Amino acid sequence: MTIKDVAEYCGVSVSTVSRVLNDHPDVSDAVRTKVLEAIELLHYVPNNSARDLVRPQSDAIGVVVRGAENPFFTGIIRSIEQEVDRAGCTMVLHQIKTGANELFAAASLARSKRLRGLILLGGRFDYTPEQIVTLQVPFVCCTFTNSFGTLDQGVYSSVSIDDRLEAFRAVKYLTDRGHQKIAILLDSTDDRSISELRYRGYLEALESAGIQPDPELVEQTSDFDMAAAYAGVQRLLARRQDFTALFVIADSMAIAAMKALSDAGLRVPEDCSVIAIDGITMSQYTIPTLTTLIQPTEPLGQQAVRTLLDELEGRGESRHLRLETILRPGGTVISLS
Amino acid sequence: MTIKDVAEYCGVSVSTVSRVLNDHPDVSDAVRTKVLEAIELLHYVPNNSARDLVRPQSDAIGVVVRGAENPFFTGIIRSIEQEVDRAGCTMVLHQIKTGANELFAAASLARSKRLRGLILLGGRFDYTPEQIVTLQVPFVCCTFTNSFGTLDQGVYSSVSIDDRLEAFRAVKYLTDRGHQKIAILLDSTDDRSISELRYRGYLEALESAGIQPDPELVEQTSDFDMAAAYAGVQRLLARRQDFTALFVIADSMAIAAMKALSDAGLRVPEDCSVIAIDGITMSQYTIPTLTTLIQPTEPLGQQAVRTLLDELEGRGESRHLRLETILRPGGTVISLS
DNA sequence: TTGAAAGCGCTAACAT
DNA sequence: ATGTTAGCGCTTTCAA
Repeated sequence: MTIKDVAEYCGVSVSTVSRVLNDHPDVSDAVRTKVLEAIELLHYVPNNSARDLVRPQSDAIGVVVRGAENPFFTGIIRSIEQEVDRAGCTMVLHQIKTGANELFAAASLARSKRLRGLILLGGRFDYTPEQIVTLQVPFVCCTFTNSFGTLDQGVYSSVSIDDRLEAFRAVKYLTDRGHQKIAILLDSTDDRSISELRYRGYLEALESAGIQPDPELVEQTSDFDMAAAYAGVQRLLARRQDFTALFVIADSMAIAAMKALSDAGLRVPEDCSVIAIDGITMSQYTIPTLTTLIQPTEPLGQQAVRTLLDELEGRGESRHLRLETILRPGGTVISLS
Repeated sequence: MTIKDVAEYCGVSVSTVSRVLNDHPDVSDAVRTKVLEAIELLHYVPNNSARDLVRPQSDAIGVVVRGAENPFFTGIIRSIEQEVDRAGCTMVLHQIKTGANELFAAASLARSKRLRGLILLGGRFDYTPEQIVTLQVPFVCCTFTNSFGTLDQGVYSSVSIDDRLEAFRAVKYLTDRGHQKIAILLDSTDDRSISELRYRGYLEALESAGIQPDPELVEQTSDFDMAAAYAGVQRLLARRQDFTALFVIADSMAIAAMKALSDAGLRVPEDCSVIAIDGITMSQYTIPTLTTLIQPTEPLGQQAVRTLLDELEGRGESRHLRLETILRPGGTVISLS
């Protein structure tokens, strides 16, 4: 079933069918109706490969997600998809493992699918100009930015929260409530990624509260998943029990951490307060509700798409948006004073 | 950067480059090496649209997911992707809303991407032969089967658990422990979908235990999400407080249900036992750990892909596989005796 | 072992 | 307003 079949069925030429398909004006109403009916009747669906092949550029926006097992991303992806659809474009999703090289994946995707632009979700922060040139299409980093790389601000866009600052706020929320011995659970302190930034915010908050950081209260997990987070807290507890609060860099990890605390006989928040960053749906249903800084999922995805489209259509330069989180005071933090 | 550029750069014809690209035998080692180097050097990536256009059929397997917000699916999708990759094929993922028509979406996808076959995840159970013909490629239903439709078993395959039976097991687990007043939280009792099947299993378990079903203990949510589940339990509690156990048809809904119980001052399991079906990662980290029947995520996805590939390559007829869940005794069910 | 050329389904210039 | 046609990048006969 091709455009040719539809054309023959209607007794018109393929170009006429093509015009109808692409909403071109120069078609008489009678013919348009007839073609539309035939399309319906014959269950004709255009072959996208053929369209993409011939069009100067496709309508495809690529989204490369690193670590899609993180439930935090699913909301953003949905909001990206919505916004992409609204713009009449197609979203091409590509999920890669946390360890994989998203730039390579993105470059392959961009070329093989002739993407107009790219949105990178949950990537690293240390791109170099040499790596970037392989991409060849405009891209925007969503939920992260190039804090550690040597990239010129002008060559790309980003939409994210200020991870360092928000981590600072989270930990300050604890110190403001009298906590002094504050442990942190993170992925890695030197992965040039979100984990490292949030770790810095943690250190700065301690410093600004006049608290000496204690390396023994820093626990790094082997992986970004719940099992690793659970094990991490177990190691932490085996070493030290004297902290009154725990800052976890992500909600999903925090939920596993609370379980580990509970299994060790510690009550949250009476024995240990917990605060995190992200605001995934699930964190609202823990008992007690997790105190967390909620990332503006919807706007994050929406702005990422708009920024990209603006750039694509020459409506604007590259931008770097920093959105703010909203604190949800749950029941996992108590005041010591 | 096209195949032509590579050919010119190497001083060979495009067909030779194409042969190298597709691992055809008839290429001298010298030429093969030269071409491979050029590809590397020029950062050449084949244009998939062009490939798909010309190949008799693509290597793409479509996966249509209805209700991707359900965390239970993410594991299956991952396992499907793995298995598809292993077979040297490409997975094309398409997510649609719970309310959407997955058959229509699947048909469009199949044609526009020239799919070899389809895997449907989380669909309905009442397809008719007329709807099926629009699909035109082999398909397998994963996590569900056509219990309510008029489809001939031979025209499609399915890989799922026996929802009715597993629900029966879950509720029997409660009656075996002395529970008589057992409430159920589900999506809908007549949506011709998983919810309805599990509801039947619930009724049968009650009957086999000699318990009279009580319509007031049946609570239907307005939507398949956590907020709706929470609200559902609130309505249930406003009506009745005398049930000693609650069967929830999905883990994610059960987690929200437990929160609602807790917020109403009821303790799980002392005041109300809870059991569910699914076995999502998160349910392991609730406090206490959710007692649930774990679906074999990995095999479910794997078998779905293998079944499809076997059919595609003529290695087998359509099959209908029923896998079994594994009970994880958590801490949310107590014995009344 | 290699090259020339046809054609996949579609769009868009150009012609009518 | 409609038809004719070139060509997008690639694979695959067929010929050499």
